Amino acid sequence: MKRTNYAGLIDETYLNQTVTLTGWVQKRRDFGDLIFVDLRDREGIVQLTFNATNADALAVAEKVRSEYVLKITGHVIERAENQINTKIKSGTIEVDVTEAEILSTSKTPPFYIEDDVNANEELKLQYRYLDLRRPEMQKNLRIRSKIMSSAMHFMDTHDFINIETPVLAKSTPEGARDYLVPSRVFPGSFYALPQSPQLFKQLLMGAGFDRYFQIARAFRDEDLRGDRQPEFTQMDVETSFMTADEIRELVNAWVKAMMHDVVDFDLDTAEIPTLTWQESMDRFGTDKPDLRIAYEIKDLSETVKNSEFGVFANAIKGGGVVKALAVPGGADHYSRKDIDKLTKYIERFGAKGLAWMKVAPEGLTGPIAKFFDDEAQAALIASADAQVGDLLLFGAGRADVVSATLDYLRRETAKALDLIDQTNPWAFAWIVDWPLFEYSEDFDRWIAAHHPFTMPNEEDLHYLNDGEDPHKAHAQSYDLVLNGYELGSGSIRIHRMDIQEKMLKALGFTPEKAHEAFGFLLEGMEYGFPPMGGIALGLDRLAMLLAGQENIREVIAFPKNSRATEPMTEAPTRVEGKQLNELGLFVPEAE
RNA sequence: GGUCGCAUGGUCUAGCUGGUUAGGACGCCUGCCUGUCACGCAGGAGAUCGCGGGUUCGAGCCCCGCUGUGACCGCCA
Repeated sequence: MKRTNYAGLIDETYLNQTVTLTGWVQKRRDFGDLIFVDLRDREGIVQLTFNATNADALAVAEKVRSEYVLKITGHVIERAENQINTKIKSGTIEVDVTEAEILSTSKTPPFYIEDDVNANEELKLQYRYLDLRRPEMQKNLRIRSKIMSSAMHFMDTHDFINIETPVLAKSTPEGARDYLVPSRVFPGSFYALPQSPQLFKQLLMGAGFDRYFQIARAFRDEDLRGDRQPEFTQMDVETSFMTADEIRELVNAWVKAMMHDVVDFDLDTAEIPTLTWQESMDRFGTDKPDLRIAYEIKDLSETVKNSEFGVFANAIKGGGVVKALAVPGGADHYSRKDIDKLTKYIERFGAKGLAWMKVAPEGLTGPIAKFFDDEAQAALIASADAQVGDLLLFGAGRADVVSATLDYLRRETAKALDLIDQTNPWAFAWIVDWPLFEYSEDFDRWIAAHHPFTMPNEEDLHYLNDGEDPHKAHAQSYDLVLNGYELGSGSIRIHRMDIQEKMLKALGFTPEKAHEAFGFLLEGMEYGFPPMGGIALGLDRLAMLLAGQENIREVIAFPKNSRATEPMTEAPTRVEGKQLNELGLFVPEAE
């Protein structure tokens, strides 16, 4: 069975030709002895006409329904003058069918196969193969494919070697929870699915490959978000003998090529700002700022430290900060009720409340304005860089809680007031000079901010020496951010055994424990590892952004829902006792 | 581990203070329709109101529990 063409590609150039087409019935319009059928394939839609001249074909057309699969043969004819439809691509022609055959019948689909379908997300995931028929889903996955092609081409033409690393790997501490795979031949032992090919790429540099990449799958057992899946795809890159700046230039070059290849956008990478981690946290409250939003967080701690408003004064006395966000035009947009909703929402960041005021021509209004005399009000307005008409939102307390709260409020208010700059659709940024460590309250100890193999800044190396405070060190690390999402994270890695041992010690590893977990890497470093660095770029998230989607599931063929279950296959499921026995595993009966 | 929201024919929904044969749109079925491309006209079928318990003379609506689900915090090499 052959088709001569894709249905959606039939246009004027095929006039007076006989074509054979296959595809799905999008729509059927029955006029008695005249029937129209819109035939759809991955390239688009063409209109078929059936009439009494071909009685057998017409009889087939009488039977078809939505999503039936058809094969037809017919002549491409011109539409009559008054029949031309300029709204569709093939509006000047139609196919007059002479032969028709139903290849598959179909039940009525649970939702209509079209764009902007208003069906429940779970239903769409359950019938994902139908959801994927929708033109926008086809477009999304084609964008994803283009990104990967662009990456492959760029890397190939820049002397990178595509090397696969193991998927059945060793579990190592730090990082997210592993997905474990039990070994059948070594009962009681487990592989871990890799969270990243981190150690392997360092070993490949040790092997002398100099330029490695792969489009790798990674697996992390963590609760999902709108931009996160338990299995995901990243472009994993490692280089030898390159500085952090050189690696970032390389990534800029790929980003420029990719934006051209995929969305036909001429990106000027010289315009991509570089922010230090500290600057990003100070100005935006986050290490992944959305730079399409103009207004920023202002530190008012100095301005209000002697304030009569106890919440502010006490916050500072307790070692915290007071910061504010001036939302342009927010005074009119937000009612007391709206602000109460925001107040309720930010509880989840640890905020105890939301102090706010509006900027009126005569001064500040709102529940806490009475604590500030005219002079104090003027100082507030100046410090917050506020204008008449703005809504002032304050954070007071621990710096991390204030940052998280105001970051959220900045994004949320920008979205609500349509203050995201649409003329700057692709707001890239580099975030550099990260702290080497961050404190984990869960573990009650310092952990690596990126990963345990990150090289400190040259001038901070001394902090790893005995008697110094390692937690003051900053790292040769860099994140690439786009529109408020982290696209990628990279760093210069430690290539020397002595520095690595100090780093692990600072993380609380004993030499024994360090060798147990990372012995193969540490031993490798004793055999002349080169200076090295790289980055891993999340391609799912990139595809989500370039496709204009707000959830990462829209660019993955068969994603998991927010509880990491897959409604179509219902994975994960129980397995048979025999399978468990072979692995030396026992699972008690539930309840 | 935690917070907030949601659950009504196949799909999307209406159903404000408890009292309706649970309404509408789309879809589906039947008949008619030679120019539609969101076709049209006439007629028809279709809902355990997620599940269990409670309050009440009476529950889609109120209360409790469970289940499913969305977003998020914690978590994220």
